[in-house]
Amino acid sequence: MNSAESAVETIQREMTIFARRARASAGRMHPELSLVSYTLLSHLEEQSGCRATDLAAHYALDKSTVSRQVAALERTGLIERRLDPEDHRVQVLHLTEAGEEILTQVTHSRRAAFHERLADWPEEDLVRFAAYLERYNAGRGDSGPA
Amino acid sequence: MNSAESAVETIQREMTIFARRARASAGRMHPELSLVSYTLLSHLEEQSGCRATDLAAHYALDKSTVSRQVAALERTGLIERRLDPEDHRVQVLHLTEAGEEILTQVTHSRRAAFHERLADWPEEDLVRFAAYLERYNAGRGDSGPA
DNA sequence: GGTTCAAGTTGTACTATACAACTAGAACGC
DNA sequence: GCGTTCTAGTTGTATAGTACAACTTGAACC
Repeated sequence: MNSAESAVETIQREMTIFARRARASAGRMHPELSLVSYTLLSHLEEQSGCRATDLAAHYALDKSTVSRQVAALERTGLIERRLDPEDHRVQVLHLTEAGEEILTQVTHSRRAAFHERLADWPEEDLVRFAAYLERYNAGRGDSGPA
Repeated sequence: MNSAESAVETIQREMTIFARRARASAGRMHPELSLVSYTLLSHLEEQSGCRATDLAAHYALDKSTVSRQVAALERTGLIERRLDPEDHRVQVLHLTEAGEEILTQVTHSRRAAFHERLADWPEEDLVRFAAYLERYNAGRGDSGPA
C-alpha cells in the first residue's frame, strides 16, 4: 500500500472516530440544544429565515422530521413561523430573540471548546487543516462517506 | 479576527457539517451494519476480542447500550460470547466468521467511497490531512467538541 | 373547475441512547 | 470464612431523532 492509500485509510478511520464521538457527545455538551437543533438555528440565522422544506433539502432530512424539530423549537420559543402572504402553504421560519441569544451562547461555548482543543496548534497548521476540511466537505452533495 | 481564529471557526463549522452528515447518512450507506455496529465489530477485530465493558469505555457508551448492541450482533450471528473461565462475570466477545465477512465487505465499500471522494487529491495533501485528523482526534479523551 | 403538484402535519414504528434498579459473581478485610 | 463492597452485565423505562405513509390544505395549470 503506497502512502496515498494509507493516508486515505487514516482519513477514513479518523473521520469515523470523529463522527462517532460527535454523535455520542453532542447531547452532553449543550443539553438545551442538540446538534441538529443547533445546525437548524444556525441555518436560519445565516439565511435570515427560510422554509421547512429548505431545511429538509439542505440537511437531507425527511420533511416530517423537520416538521417535528421545528415544532419543538417553536414550543421552546426559539423560532417563530410567519405565514408567507404570497402562498399560504408556506411558513417562513425566523429566529426569535431568545433563539438568537441561545444560538450565540452555544456558538460561543462550542467555539471555546474548539479553541481549547486547538490551542497548541501552530497557525500554519490550523489554516491548512481548515482548508482541507472545507475541501473535503465541498467534495460532494450528500452521498458518499458521511 | 486573525487568521488562526478564523481557521478555528472554519474547522468548527466544517467538523459540525461533517458530523451532521455522518449521522444522517450512516444508516443509508450500509443498512446491514450501522456506524456503531461497524465500529464495534472493527474494535473486536483489532483487539482480537474484548469485553463489553471495554467497548463501553472505549466508545464512551453506557454499558446498557453496549449490552443491547452486543445482543443484537449476537442475534444476527456476527459475534459470539465466550465465558471467561477465570471470571464468570466476564463474556469475551469475538467475531464469528459471518461477522468477519460482513466487516470485510463493509470496510471495502467504505474504503471505496472514501477513495472516490479523495481521488483527485495530491498525495502530499492526503498525507497532511490524515496527520491533522489524527492529531485532532488524539487531542483529548472524550470531552470537548465532538 | 377538476386534476395535479407542493408544503406541512400526524400516525406509527424503529434505533440508539441514558439512567436506574437489579442479579451474579469476585475480591477484600478482618 | 463470611459479610461488605466492587465489577460485569441485563432489564425496565424513558427520550430523541429518524423514516415512511397517509392525510390536509392551498396553489397552479390546463
